[in-house]
Amino acid sequence: MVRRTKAEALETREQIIDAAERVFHRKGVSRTSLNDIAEEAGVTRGAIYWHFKNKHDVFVAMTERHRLPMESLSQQAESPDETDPLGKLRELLVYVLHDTVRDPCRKRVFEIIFHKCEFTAQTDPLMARQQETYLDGSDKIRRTLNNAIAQGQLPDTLNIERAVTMLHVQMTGMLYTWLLIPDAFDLEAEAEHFVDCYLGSLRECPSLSGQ
Amino acid sequence: MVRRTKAEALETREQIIDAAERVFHRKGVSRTSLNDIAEEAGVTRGAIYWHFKNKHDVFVAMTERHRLPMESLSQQAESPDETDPLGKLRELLVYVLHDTVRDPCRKRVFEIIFHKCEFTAQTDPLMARQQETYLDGSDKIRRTLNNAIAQGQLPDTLNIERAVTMLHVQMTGMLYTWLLIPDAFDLEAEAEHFVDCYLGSLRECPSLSGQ
DNA sequence: GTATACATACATCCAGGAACGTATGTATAG
DNA sequence: CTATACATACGTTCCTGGATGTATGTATAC
Repeated sequence: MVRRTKAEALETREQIIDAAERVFHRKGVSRTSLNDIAEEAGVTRGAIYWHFKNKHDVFVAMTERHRLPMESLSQQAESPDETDPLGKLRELLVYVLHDTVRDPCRKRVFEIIFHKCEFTAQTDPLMARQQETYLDGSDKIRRTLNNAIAQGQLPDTLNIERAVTMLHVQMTGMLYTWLLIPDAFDLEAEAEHFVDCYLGSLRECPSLSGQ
Repeated sequence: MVRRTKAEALETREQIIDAAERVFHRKGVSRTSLNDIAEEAGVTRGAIYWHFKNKHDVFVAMTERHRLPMESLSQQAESPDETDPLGKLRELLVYVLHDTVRDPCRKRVFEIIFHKCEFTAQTDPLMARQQETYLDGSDKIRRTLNNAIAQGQLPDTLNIERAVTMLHVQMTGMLYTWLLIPDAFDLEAEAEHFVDCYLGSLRECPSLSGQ
């Protein structure tokens, strides 16, 4: 309605992002208009244009809101002081999978990114961040695996690059598949098994050694 | 200008699908208009509306064209007469990965499905076919794995459902990741290693046994 | 402490442009 | 001659971005 205080304005901003999250999830990003978001948020398009440049800007803000908590989370396992890096990694992976089942908000954002938005040359900045996120994640995993080798938890013949890729592939594939077809398998119940299977192959699989 | 015979009309139809494939890949499905497709195909929107109901119909036709060859391909491994079902499965998996790298057409379609289209409640029929494809694939894999057990290539303690899911997850994750970030890893070179790693875990991983 | 000056946080309005679907025209095949 | 295989033309519906309006917060001067 009328001019708010800074705190209230920030709340409005959050409400817009919340609304966007819901509408994106319902209609897909490209089929969502700023009008849809405005209606859902109980404001007008004017408000959205005040806080954001355009729809793409809203989308980026939405992803950003979920990126930071994820980042900080993974910092535990990669500390060189950690005596059980593999255990921490296991914990982290299982947590992310479980949390995706339990936290509807996280689930929604993952669903949007995996199945309800399009990456094209026009969304280049998005692609760039996605790649950035991938590389950052790879670094963290790499450090963690190196720590695990140093602690004698993994064989030093391990092909680290291949192991890093494998982890990305597994996690991505699991979330992608389960979010597309939730009935395909019980993610919450199976999460530990799948993670253990990955960790087991790190120790034993000859295809993950050498070269 | 005007196509006359039935054969020529069918050719026009194919050209429209070809064009759609290219434009979908370039701009993303939702950002492509029928006009874009028409221009790329060298026809007018009228021609598209003659052959297809709307854009969604074009999209479905495009996916359909690539679905059938895939289906027939996988029939070899699941025959109960096959003496080396695991070998055939390995061959098939490696082939699909390699072919995705080599055949730009297949690559394009995969890229569109993974990264350049949105699944929503409105695209319900699409979701339904996607699920159908998943279930069909699961059946085939299940049969193949059972054959492998019968042939003594895999332990009979194998948790087949988990193994089936795992295979989907691995393949999906690999294609998804590589198509999004081709520089992440060398799919062509690594394909065999990854497949062998999966097959190895089927034989040895305790997390894939029992229950 | 209150009047002034300006920034902030929106709402409202307007013009322009796609994109879609349909209706209609037309030339050729059969 | 009739159905097919398109091209063309038209009306309608959204959606976007920006311009404009307006009421309130906030800092400063006195």
